[in-house]
Amino acid sequence: MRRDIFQAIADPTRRAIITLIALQAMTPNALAENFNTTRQSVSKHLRILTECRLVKPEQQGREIYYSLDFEKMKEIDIWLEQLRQIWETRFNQLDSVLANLKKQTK
Amino acid sequence: MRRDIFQAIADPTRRAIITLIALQAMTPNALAENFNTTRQSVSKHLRILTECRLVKPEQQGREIYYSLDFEKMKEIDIWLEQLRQIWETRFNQLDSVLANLKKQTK
DNA sequence: TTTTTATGAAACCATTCGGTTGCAAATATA
DNA sequence: TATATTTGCAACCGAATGGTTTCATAAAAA
Repeated sequence: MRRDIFQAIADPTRRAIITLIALQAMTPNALAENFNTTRQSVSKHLRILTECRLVKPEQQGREIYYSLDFEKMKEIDIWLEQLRQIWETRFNQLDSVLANLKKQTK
Repeated sequence: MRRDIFQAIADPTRRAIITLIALQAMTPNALAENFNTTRQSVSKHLRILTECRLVKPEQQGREIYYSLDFEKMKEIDIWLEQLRQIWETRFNQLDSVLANLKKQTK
């Protein structure tokens, strides 16, 4: 069972859940009212989001409020930034690759 | 067939392909040599990446070089930025929500 | 106490996904 | 021309995914 942040945000309903609870913590029932799906379906999405630590449950009586852990979202930023650096320095790196090839074929 | 950028980057092999061709355009065969999978499997991943415009094929003789369209990656940035703004202003927005509730219950 | 409400979990189902195998088309090479 | 190479595509398969239905548990309300 792969359970990483990239797989978590692949589903449009889960992205919508993330957007909603970014504004304020919400219960599964309250969330479900915003989508054309059942509470159980939302509950399953919340489980996936919780398992990869994007979301944090907090029990209050018989209700459970789910809130976003925005720090976790930064893992996506990190991957993008890493890629951006490769992209921006690719000509230099290509130069060194070509230089190595030249040396080897001598 | 959902084919958006979020679904595209959900698969770890596709993320690795993106990282490799960020450095330089590559053929399916050359890419496949870097993974423990077949050329056909890489080919299917490339098709998915091409369909959501993350990757651009360029025919050269009988070879096809795939390159990254980094501009497309910025769609992820846009979503993250939008979310960041919601996150950072959530207390203000919560205030206005609560103000509205107060007005309605008067 | 009895009933209602909020929730998670398990079982099931149709669809999608990632991978492999086999084949056909197009280009390069002998 | 005959052969080898590079590639995409279709068919198939097992596993994962998203959704629904049903049930059990715990807390609040009547």
